[in-house]
Amino acid sequence: MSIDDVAEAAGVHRSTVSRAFSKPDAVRTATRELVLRVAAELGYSMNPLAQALRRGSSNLVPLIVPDITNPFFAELARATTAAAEARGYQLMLCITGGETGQTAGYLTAMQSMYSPFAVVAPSTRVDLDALRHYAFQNRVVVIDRVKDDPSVPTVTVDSAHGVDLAFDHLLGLGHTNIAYAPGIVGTYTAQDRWDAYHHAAERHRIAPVVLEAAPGMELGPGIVDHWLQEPVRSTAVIASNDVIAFAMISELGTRGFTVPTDLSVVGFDGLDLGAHFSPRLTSVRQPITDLGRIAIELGETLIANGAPDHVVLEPTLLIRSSTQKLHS
Amino acid sequence: MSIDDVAEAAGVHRSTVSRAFSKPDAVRTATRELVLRVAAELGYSMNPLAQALRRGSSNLVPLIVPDITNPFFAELARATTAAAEARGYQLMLCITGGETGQTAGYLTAMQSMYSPFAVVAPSTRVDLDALRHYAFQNRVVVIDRVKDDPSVPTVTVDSAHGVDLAFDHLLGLGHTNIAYAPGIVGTYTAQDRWDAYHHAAERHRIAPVVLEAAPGMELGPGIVDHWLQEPVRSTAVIASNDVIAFAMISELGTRGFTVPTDLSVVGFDGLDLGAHFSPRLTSVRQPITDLGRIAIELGETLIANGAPDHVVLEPTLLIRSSTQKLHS
DNA sequence: ACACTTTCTGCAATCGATCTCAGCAATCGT
DNA sequence: ACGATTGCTGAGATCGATTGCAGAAAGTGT
Repeated sequence: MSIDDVAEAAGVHRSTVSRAFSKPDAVRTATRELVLRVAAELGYSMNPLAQALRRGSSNLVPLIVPDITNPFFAELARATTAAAEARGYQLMLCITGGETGQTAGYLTAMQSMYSPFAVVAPSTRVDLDALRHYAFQNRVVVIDRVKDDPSVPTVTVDSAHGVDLAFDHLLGLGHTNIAYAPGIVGTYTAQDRWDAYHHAAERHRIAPVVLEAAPGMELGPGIVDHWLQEPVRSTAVIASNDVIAFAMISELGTRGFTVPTDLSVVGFDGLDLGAHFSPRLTSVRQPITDLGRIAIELGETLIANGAPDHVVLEPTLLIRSSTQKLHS
Repeated sequence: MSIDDVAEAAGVHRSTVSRAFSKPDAVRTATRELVLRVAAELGYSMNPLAQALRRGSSNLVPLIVPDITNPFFAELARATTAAAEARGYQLMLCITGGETGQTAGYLTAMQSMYSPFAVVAPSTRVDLDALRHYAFQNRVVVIDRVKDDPSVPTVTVDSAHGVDLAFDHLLGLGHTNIAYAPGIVGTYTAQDRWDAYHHAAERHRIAPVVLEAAPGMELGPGIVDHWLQEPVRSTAVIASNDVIAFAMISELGTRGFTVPTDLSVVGFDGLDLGAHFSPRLTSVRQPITDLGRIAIELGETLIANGAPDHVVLEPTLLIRSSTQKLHS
């Protein structure tokens, strides 16, 4: 079922059918209505990709994420999809599992469908670097910082400020032994969080304690092990993201500890899911909706002006029930 | 950068370049190596969509889901992506927000990229029905049952059996007041679960109690409200999915109740996330990995034989810590 | 009624690849 | 050494659309 079938059925030329759909004013009203009616009868609709091939542009925008089972990416995907849709794009989510090869594959696929631009969410740094090998390179928006290449537009959340927010909150609650539980490091934002924790600790003259899982161990149990064997046990911990906080709290529960009674926990992400956790998770909230929307906007200005912007968003603190005053 | 550029640079014809890539045996070794080398130097790679246009087929498979922030769909997406990748497909995840219009848009987009078939995960029934309007209709795999149309291949989990598993587990723990907390009904599997609960209740001569949230209320608080105002409070509840169980347990916690002490909760999905919940969630485990893999396999046999299969998978019970023996 | 605009519509090239068909060269058999 | 077979490569149509250009139809003024 192609444009020629419709043209024949309507007794007009291909071009007329094309115009009837793509630039309605260029064709007489009577003709247009005829064409559209015939097309409807035949159940015909234009082939977006044939259009893209000819026009050299489409409305398909890829969003490339490493792991959709991390609710952060899921919420990001939802937000970005909504923003894309609002602007007339169709968003295609590509899951790479963090593999550079996959990323490359999806990127070339999308490039071949003449995507106006692509959005890449934090994977590892090297993965980000790999972007440069693609012709797409100058039409990629990255959700994270990118080192040494101001030509790539980026949108990030000020992780350092987020960590400070968490720190101040815990300090205000009377905690002085505040540990940090990093996840897997690999992005610049993860590094920022790590650095920010150390700076904050130094500034407040607190000995930094980084709770890492022993190699080969699962994150939750590993972190809790580490916490237990510290000479002086921290009374509060800042997790580098909500999922780690979940895992940690769960593991604490199975070992008979209670949050926040035995340990105050602050997450980082501010996922909706955290509001349905038990206890409800206090967390540094990333403005995920804005992240998604701005990523799309950056893409648009990029193709319009060619001007790569760098937007930094401010996080806020979402105080729920996983932190409490230090008892005595 | 097109095939003609490479052809010119290598001093051969388009067709030769095409063959060098697509059917290496059909071209002399020396020529092939020349072409490939030149292509590599130019950083050229084939345009998958131009190929698709000509060949009438591509390796792009859409997976259409209503809501990626539901971890069930996230895990399903991961599993399906992995299965697709293993068979040489690229999977593009499309998020519809449950809107039929979106579904239609993505479906036509993917159809125009000559996807061999599409996979649709449970949305509402009406949405599923809408599929028939697309030419794609005969190349869609649905993850759910489909009424009245055996020509659509499907893969499902035996929900009724899952509910029985949960029921028996709770019965074995001494519970006799077993309620059911449905989510939003709209798919056949959700309906199956609902029906199965009532059948099981009847079979065991237990008065069925369906804990629904009052309209306009959030699910967690609404369900807990309902639970509290029952004349005789259930001691156990089966949630229609894990997310509802999470919300419910969280809400119970903020109201001072403890799971499983005050109420045993069984989820439905068996999400990985449930293992990191607090308490670790007992749940009917859907074999999500198999679901994804089989969906892809069904698609393959569909385009090969044209034979639509209907696979039903058996759930298992994942006993963790959100259920316990009825005290006294 | 005629010349002159202004709309509309048709023609044909084009986007980036594939693939059938035909031509040419090299190899083979005798 | 000559006809036949085989192996490579080139020419050109094709997939489903868009678009500049030119010609036909309709509308305008006098």
